[in-house]
Amino acid sequence: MTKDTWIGDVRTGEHDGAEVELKGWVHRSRGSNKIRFIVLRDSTGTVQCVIKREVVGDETFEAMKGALVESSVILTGIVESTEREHGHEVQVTSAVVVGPVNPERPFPITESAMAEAEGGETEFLLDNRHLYLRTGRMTSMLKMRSTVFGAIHSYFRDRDFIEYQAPNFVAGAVEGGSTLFEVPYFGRTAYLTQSWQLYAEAAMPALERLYTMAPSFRAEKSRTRRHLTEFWHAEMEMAWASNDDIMVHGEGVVRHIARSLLDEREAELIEQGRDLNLVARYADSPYPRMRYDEAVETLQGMGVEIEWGQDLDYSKEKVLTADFDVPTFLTHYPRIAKPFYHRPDPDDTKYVLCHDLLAPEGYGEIIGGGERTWSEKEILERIDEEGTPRDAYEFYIDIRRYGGVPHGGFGLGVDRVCAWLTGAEHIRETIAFPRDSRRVTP
RNA sequence: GCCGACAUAGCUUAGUUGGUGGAGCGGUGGACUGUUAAUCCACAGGUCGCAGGUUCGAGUCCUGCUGUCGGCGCCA
Repeated sequence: MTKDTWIGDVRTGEHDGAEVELKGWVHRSRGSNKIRFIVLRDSTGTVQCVIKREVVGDETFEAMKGALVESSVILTGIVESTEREHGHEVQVTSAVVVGPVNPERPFPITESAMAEAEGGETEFLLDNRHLYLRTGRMTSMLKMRSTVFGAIHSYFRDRDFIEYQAPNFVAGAVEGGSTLFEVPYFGRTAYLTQSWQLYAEAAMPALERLYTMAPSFRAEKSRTRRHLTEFWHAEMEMAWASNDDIMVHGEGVVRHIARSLLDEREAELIEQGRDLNLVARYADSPYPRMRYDEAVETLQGMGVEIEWGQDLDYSKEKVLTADFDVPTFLTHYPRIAKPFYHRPDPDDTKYVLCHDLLAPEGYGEIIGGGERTWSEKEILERIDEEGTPRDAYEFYIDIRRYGGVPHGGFGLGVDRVCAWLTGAEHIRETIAFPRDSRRVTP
């Protein structure tokens, strides 16, 4: 039961004049008593198939008439090049319904359900996500997502990074601690990981250049177009590297993703209404860097109320990035605004050697990273300064006790990058089954 | 944790100062030999989210609850 003819190839004219067997799903169906038009869909596209009663006979004709939207069918026929709007049609000679659709429960995702949902994110469509996946909008989004994942793997593998996996059950926090999901663990409490970073640092002296793509979990009740509770995190860690060295790869991987989308998914980008010139600009332009102090001054100059030492929340990021036309790195945040693992700048220890990459068009932070506090003396200082108990981080401190070296890394929000580059209205559009604080189904 | 909206048929929705809920899509039956969201005729389909209250009378007004959506903080 294999399949060897794809609708995408029919559409390019590859099978013109030949007999083909097409396996797929009824996308639309219309017609009269003598002729029926079935727009057939498979994973590669749609094509109109013409079924005539006088050709296929009464029994097949009636069966096809009863094949409702999303019935699975096998159609055999001759591919014909035509002047009509589809370019290529299939003149059907025989047809069979494989999986019928019960008229008492017709396919619920109708034109009207799609029409009003610009971003495709109505409650109804979210409840019926398992069926919504097969619509054109989700299909092309999932293909672009696949390209993004592939691009991240190829970027790092082409540069001799080793893919390395960390556990998803963990004992402690990376960031803060308030956003951990608790999981019962044989009478104890475990947590779902928020980041691969601490485990990556443990492997850094072994592998030196490593990366991963894995889910991270954050129990934030965030209700925004940028947040999921389960999101895909692309992270890298690199030995013998400074903040600047890390940023080079952050810029590199993001530009490589944008370029890959243009090369592999131009049709899908256009289908989603994305301006290709914008994506090309993100692929081709260097990303500027701005120190935190400069960002604060800029904001103060714009009349925004902000004091030195405050972290930049989204309302401020949004004002700041409104005029940016390419992603921009913000570097050198005040030490008091960042967690202990960020290394203080030896030139001025009020700051830490870190960076955030802010995407334009209001998509917010897509990368957070920097140089790690790497000597035993400094890490103990910073842990104490935060008032964090040392014993929770013994293994992390150990890494510094045995041949610590300068190193760093970053984490990239893959779903956020998908949303931004495809121009999605909401991060939920970029993942098959989105998880947020109010939704774990379907 | 905080702020703001919304809930009517499978879907998208109309519903006026409170007076027995309409339409389009989808479904079913019929007509039609080239349709493009096909068209035309007919039919079926509703505990107006739930629970109270006001009223002669509530989809409509009030209270509570539930669910959903949008946003803030936090972050990728």
